[in-house]
Amino acid sequence: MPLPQTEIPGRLQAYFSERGIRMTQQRRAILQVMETASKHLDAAQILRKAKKIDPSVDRSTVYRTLKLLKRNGLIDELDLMHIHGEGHYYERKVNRDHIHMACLRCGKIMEFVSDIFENLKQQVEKDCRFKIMVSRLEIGGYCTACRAQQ
Amino acid sequence: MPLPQTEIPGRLQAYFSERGIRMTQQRRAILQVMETASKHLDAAQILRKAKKIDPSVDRSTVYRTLKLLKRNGLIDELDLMHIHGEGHYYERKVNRDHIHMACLRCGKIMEFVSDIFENLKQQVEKDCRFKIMVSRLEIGGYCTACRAQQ
DNA sequence: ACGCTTATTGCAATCCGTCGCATCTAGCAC
DNA sequence: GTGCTAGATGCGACGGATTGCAATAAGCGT
Repeated sequence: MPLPQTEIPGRLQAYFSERGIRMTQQRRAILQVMETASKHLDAAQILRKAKKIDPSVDRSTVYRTLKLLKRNGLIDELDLMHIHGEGHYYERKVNRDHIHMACLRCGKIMEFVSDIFENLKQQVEKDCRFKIMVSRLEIGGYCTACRAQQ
Repeated sequence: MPLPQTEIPGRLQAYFSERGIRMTQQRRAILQVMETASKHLDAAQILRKAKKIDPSVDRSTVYRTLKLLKRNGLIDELDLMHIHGEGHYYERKVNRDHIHMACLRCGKIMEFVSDIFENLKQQVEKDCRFKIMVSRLEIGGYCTACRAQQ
């Protein structure tokens, strides 16, 4: 029983079919959630939102799809230093890697883009002769507001 | 029923008693495991090794102790880019932060220390006015040997 | 449009990590 | 050494994430 086909960017369709990955209704629903998410969803939130689009989506399909997307570099997985428990968070991969900073006191998440980070990765690739596919820098500490109140 | 008291470094004894953290038999067993581990144990391995020293050690005590040690900056928690599944790994904290690189093909874990990493952290502290307490840079990619064989 | 093949799914069982609570014990005072 | 008390433990129960397997459906050839 076909559901209304939700709009998925052509680049993803192409990426999938090139390597024989099937575009199922469930994946389409999950992808739509990831594409339209403002930020940092955890698996439970993704499941809930995906079920609204296609109620048949199962928990295990969400986890399997997230793993697939992660393996293919289409999303990033974060744990935000486990400030809010052990869960993991997911966000669409953007062109430039960014650093995540989590305030250990107020829980706020900040992002930061840095040329030095790019330099560091280049150094690793060169000095270790290591081809970087994915990288993640997460920092825990205290934000400006919380430092003042300590 | 007292077990043979295993040797725990004085610095840890001092650190604990200063802040009213009790040195129990179970913690002593777990600490001994961490101190003598060559590297990167996961929770199940720590439990198994600790049980050999003190069979009464329970799973939840291991998790609680790891959390305690992490909170106090005595160990680092890694996920090594989830190459071997979702589990977490633990290692004794050493003075200088190091980068972990995980080969996505052979699974080998490499470490790297870099001044640029230190510079990057300084930049974050300055530009974001953020006090860093803990940081973790993990990289997934392909090591020299595996690059050659692709 | 129809069938075929195999990737993908849903379900149930399982595993891993956490939590509440009653019990125990480390560390201190005497 | 003995007793006291709060911190720590073990146990059982729970929720989140994973996995094996039979059933389903995507995508291709015709």
